[in-house]
Amino acid sequence: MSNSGSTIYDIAAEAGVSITTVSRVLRGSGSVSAETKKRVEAAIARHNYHPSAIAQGMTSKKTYTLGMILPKLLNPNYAMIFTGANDEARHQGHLISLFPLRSLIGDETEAPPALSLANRRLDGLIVCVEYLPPRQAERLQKTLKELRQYMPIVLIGCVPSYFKYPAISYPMADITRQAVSYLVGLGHERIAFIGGTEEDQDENRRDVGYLEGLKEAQLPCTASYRAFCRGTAEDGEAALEGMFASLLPAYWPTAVIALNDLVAMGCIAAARKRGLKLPEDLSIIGCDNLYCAPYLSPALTSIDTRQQELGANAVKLLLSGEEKRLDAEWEFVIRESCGRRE
Amino acid sequence: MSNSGSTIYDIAAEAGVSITTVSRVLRGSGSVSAETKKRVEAAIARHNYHPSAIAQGMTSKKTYTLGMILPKLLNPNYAMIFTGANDEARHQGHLISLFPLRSLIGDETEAPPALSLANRRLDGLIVCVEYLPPRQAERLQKTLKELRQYMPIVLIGCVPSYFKYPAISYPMADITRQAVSYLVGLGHERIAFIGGTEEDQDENRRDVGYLEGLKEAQLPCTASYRAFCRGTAEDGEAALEGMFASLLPAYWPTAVIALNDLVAMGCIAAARKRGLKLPEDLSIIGCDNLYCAPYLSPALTSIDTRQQELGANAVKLLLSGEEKRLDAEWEFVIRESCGRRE
DNA sequence: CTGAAAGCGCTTACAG
DNA sequence: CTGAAAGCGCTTACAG
Repeated sequence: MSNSGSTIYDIAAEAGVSITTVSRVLRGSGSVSAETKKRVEAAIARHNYHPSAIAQGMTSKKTYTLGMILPKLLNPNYAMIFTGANDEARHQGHLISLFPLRSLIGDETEAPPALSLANRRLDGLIVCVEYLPPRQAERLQKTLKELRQYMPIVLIGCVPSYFKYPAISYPMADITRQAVSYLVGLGHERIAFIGGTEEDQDENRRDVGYLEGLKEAQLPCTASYRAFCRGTAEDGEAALEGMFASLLPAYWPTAVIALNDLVAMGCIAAARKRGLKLPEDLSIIGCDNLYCAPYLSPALTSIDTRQQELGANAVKLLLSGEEKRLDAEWEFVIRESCGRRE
Repeated sequence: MSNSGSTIYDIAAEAGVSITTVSRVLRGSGSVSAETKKRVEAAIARHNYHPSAIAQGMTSKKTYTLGMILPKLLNPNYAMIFTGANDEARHQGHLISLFPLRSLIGDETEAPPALSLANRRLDGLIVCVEYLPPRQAERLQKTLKELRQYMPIVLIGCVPSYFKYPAISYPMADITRQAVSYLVGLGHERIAFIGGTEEDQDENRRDVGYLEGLKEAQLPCTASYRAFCRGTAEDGEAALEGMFASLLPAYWPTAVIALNDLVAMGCIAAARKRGLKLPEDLSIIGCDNLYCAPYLSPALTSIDTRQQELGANAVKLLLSGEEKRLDAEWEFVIRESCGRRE
């Protein structure tokens, strides 16, 4: 039989009961006599009937769908966040839909209604925040404030403290400060830094931690050891090569702290092209601990940011309704890309 | 004002018109006098009203949501497929929801209704097919047949020819045959193969192409040069180490064709641990051309499977309604991991 | 235990 | 150009 378009009416008719009764056996709520229940179930099976989650949502005001906003999925880290979140969401009975950042800070009127965050009646929203220039941060604040009337929101990533939302945030400044300190302990004095952006207002930035680390070690802070990029391997290669090109070899950095593993990979390539030996001539620290980090040569020392866990925890926090702000877990993973310096 | 729960009734009341009229200006259909239109738009703006895509879908029978089934998103390739598909879908006004493979071949009754494929009233479904053991393939066939009554379906990946659906499929047998032939041209005679599974019934399998390639070159086919794994780097390392352990060094393969780049990375690690020089002692070919392939040492020769493009094309095919079967694009990317053998 | 009715927030003929 | 009414497929008080 397996009629495609069966509705609750078809089942009711077939079983000789009201749709109310069908609804009851569907949700196992209310009481139904064993015998009617059997008849209804038989009809459901015969029709291969599947109640429309849409119609159900229409009444229950729930879509069982969570929204998620990621800067870009192309970066494998974000795929990890999404995977972790998606698994946990499914576990708790929800689906996740991805929305682009511009649906939050861009002009949403251009998007068809079916794609608009506000129209989708989401049950919640997870936003991965990265360093944003002040103007964008402002627009984000505004949209978030509007959206929060409709649905719970959780922020993840590097969340500036002026966002007053439940959040799970990496203490990036502190992490970076510790990275500097690790390199200092290895004897390095010319430590370069390739970060994301300097524009954000918040204090919890990599470059802030970098500067702090330098200060702690009473090392001078040279502008030529600092660079910024968008975070791809190509960017990283260009950034480090830029330093090489602008400095006499005697002043080249002996260590570099990279925004992420992608950038670190680019640094490895740049160093190789300059004939440097790794890690003897240059130490490199990445971030994110991509699955390929142990397979690079030298195997990359990195920071495991447990992004899959972050995604899962974001969903848990969102669905729990709690209003707390948490630090994201992370951990240094020492491999072979950092060497001792005499 | 920005009332959160505004409905079309609120707007109608505010503008002093019927909901029909509001609906008309919302969709820009039917004719509305310039003056009423203005009034309605003002009310919409004042209420910050966003029509519910759910309710709209209720009438239009459309959810503007596509389903996608990927074996596992953790493998970065799948993230690429998803990204490509998601972008194209959005471009065409749709969202994509990810479902696990078990919602197709497993017991769906365990899943809450909101997560069931059949209940979600999707506008279409993309299924990424991998080698499946016969029993699973059978169940997949059955579920697909049922689902197809409700929504268009497109299959992607390595789609066995007995699936009669619109599809975009990699000619894996042929690709692998060409890989063998490339290595033979380089002078290799002991070519190993680490594949996914041998269980599938279809002819379009890597191992079939591998055997064909060997035959073409009149090379013997030794069971000890063939291994199978699930596709992670650890698997690859274990598989190749297994060959080393079971063979006298004089019989070690001089080249290996890996299921994918992850497995290839594992092979590099295994070879290094055995003290082999790459590519002098061992040539390696991966598959997928992961973003890190050029940064491995040796830079990995691989097959670019353009997975992002695949995802986008799958959406295009699905939404076009065409019933055709296409070959997926691919391309050899020669780098440094394959050496000439005398 | 069971059913009639109202309602969820829209769209779409059908009249006027 | 505009509106009343029916309908999309469910759920949930409210009666019985």
